[in-house]
Amino acid sequence: MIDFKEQVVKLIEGEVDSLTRDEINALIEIPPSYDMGDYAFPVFRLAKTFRKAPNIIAEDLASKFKQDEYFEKVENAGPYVNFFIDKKKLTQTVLEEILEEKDGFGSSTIGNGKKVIVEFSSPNIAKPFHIGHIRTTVIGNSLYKIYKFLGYDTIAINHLGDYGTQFGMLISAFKKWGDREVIEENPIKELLKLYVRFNSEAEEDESLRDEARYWFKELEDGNEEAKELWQWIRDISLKEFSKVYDMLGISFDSYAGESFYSDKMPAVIEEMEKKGILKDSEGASIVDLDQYGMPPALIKKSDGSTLYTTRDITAAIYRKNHYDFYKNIYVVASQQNLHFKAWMKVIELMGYDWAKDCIHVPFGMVSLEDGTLSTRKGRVVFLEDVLNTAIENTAKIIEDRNPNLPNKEEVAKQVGIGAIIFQELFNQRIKDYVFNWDRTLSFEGETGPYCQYTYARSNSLLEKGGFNIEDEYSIELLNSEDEINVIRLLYKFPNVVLEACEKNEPYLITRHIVEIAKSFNKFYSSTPIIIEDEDLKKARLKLVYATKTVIKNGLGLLGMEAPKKM
RNA sequence: GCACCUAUAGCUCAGCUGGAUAGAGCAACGGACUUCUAAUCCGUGUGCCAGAGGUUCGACUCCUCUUAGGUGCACCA
Repeated sequence: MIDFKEQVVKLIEGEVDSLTRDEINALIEIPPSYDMGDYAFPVFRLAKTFRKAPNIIAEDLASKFKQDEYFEKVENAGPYVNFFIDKKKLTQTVLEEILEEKDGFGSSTIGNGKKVIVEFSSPNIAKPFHIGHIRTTVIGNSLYKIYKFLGYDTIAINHLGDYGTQFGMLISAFKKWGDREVIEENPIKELLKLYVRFNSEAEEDESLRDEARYWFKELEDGNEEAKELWQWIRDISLKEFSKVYDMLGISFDSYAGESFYSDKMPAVIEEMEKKGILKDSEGASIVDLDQYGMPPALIKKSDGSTLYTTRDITAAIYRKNHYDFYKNIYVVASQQNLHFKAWMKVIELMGYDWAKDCIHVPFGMVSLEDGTLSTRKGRVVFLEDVLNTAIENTAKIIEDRNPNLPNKEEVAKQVGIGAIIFQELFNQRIKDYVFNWDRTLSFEGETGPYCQYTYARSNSLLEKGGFNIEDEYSIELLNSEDEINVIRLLYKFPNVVLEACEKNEPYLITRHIVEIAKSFNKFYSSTPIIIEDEDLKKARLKLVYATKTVIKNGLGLLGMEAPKKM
């Protein structure tokens, strides 16, 4: 595709010696509205070197670019030189590219040969998968897809919370009150009951905590009974989680969770000792991070057992050795900012320069209207319930508006779940939000269903209009404002994907798809497409095809499906 | 107490790494389906951009301070 911005840089570069190519590139901006041009170059920076008023400089500069093959118009508006892209060239380059690349439009090879690990979701075994887990799960999955789309060799890791003292509690509780059959029937719920009961009884009876610690130690030391129980709990929990993952269409390349690293930690601790960064403090082993303004990283407890810091460090080292990653990404809540900062510092202190390739991608908190989520206090919304409610809600809407739709259940799933995913990826990651059923189930305006609806509409047009991708078309027939506005947005899509990747921010893609859908719907309502005039019809259908292709690609990067009819 | 994050329209949020009149959706009101899917489209308003300084030709954007809210600060994860 033609890089028009690059052409602007070239033109200016030819006339201005005082700025480097990169400086020019950085100065170029996009005017507030299309009727001011597609690109603008503000000349303020040149005022001193040219010793002229900005307006004059802009005027002089603009006059030199009057004739250009890429821009139909270059003119100054005060201190700005505004560039208007040649619409025919734009249309041609965009449509050609999309028609050729199809579902690969926006993809790239920049990541070829580079491995990127995305760790996300990582629920705790034996605990419910609730609305609080949706963020890491959906954001992580989207990042995974984005990196993959850009050519990276991408690995999705579900770092299951399948180890730690809590397992001591579970084993202990199961041995006291557990019943395998009851648990098998409703694993998470029953295991949670045990966990809650154990915790409340432990408030009365301190010795229970010792018992839990004892069982965790047994587990770590390889006690057969403990291991068997642990394995069983892990299996049935994972089976439950898989239900949600299946609904969301998410899969992982690895489920190596905390337990996976348990036997790999001693060597890492030894390595730290050898490198002399480990210190004794109150019977525990720490890495002092005082000079970096951080509390110490606790590596080993005074009873000799390990902590999650130790596990994360061990996991990172393992991953470097095993995968030789280019980037190692952690999609984990912002509450853990300090934890990640600390253990990554430890990696650096161990002399690993790849510490900089470990990236924590934080996100804000989800809370409920009556406070923070709390499984034990019953303040919890199960993710499965949210998804199912969204599906039911969608089914009702379909029944109401399009009762003859074939495949109703399937579409209700795609749209209902899509709505949840879309909403999750609509804003910057860092924002906190309060979960609210009404908002979650609202399907009007800038929502997932809106984009999917637009996609379905365009498919229906292609079908009814007898679209054939081989048909010739005349690009100059696509010249209305509404048509060009759609094309401008399609043109930007690949850059949006790149930016979303650089910033690890899927919402940039979400927003861009909405923009495309909006401008397409405007075009749709203003312009008849299936018409007598065959040439015009063919040209417009090409645009429809291009749009639906880009929407589909975009939704795919968010982890959403796009039904052909809805 | 210290550190980090957030603050933009009634609500939920964008704002292209400092530029031209601060924008969307929702909500409210009014219009558009004998015509390609009305989950759509078109109109109508609203802002001391939390506050005060500073840097700059230019600040919602960068710096400092203040205020409000959130989060985190070693044997849980």
